[in-house]
Amino acid sequence: MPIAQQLAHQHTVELTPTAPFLFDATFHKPDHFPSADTTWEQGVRWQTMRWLGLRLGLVFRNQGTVDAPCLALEVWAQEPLPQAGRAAMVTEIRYRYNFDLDLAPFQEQFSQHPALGPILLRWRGMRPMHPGSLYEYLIIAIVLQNATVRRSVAMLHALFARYGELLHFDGQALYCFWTPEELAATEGQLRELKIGYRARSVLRVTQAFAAGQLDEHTLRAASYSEQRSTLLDLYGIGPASVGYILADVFHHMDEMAHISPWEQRIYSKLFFDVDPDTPVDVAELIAWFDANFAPWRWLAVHYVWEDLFWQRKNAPVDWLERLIRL
DNA sequence: CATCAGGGCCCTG
DNA sequence: CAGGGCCCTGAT
Repeated sequence: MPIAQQLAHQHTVELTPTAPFLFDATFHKPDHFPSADTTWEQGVRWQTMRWLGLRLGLVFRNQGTVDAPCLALEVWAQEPLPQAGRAAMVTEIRYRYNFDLDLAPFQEQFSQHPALGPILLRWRGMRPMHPGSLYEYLIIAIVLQNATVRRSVAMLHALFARYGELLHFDGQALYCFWTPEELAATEGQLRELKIGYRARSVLRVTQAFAAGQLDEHTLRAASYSEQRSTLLDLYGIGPASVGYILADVFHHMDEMAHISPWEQRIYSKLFFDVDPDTPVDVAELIAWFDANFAPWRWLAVHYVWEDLFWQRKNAPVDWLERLIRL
């Protein structure tokens, strides 16, 4: 069992994302399943982070506005961070949270768009991001596969409880991820966590990282097609998972190579207002996104999608409820 | 109770 | 390149 760690506050850094920056819609995605390494309330996000072998607790506090963004980042840890590591950590966080995304051309292209314009105005400054490492995203992608949300939550929690570590900081108790090197498990041991056939995927992906078969920072600098093929080479990682990763981790805002059946139904209703039970062909959907949203297909759909799920957070959206399996 | 499909992917033919 | 199988679970 993991040992709970009490972290002490180390220091606070000021962060300034590019404007416009919308704190809450960037730091909280109502469509994401709740995972025990993070929590959010308006203006604040708590997040654990595995970095340079350290287990960190991060607290982001909004101290700015959309047009003059400013965040205070509290770093909690057991040991003081070396001074040199601090700057590198800020660089890493800027990357992961997509703080340097230039939204101006996107805003300009779609501000007058009949459907997208008003949504863009409502969520101006929102951006996709992923707070964790590529490895950590892959684990999440694996537990998402072929499961209801409820079950994905249970699987990730079981993994955290067995291989992660519970960190206490700023009044929160959140799990921190394990590293590939730390997960010395057999397929059978993983199966005990009731993750089923995904045990093999978790194991093989973990081994690939531990063996140095791929490296996140190297991959960031690689071409889109190289990133895609490297990810697809991982056992248990297919087109659906890769699509999310290319957008959320590698920030490809025009990603739209794959649409899975459940998304196809929701897109059909959202963009064509047709019965989700007789959805628009995937090829037709992609062609339409091409014609209307390129070269920002992912980002445009992200805005519409998040807008929908924020609505749902406030009040159930009748047609949507049966299309998402909780 | 039994059956089935799921917020995919692998493997086979 | 189409289709069956896979861990489990909740829905029917």
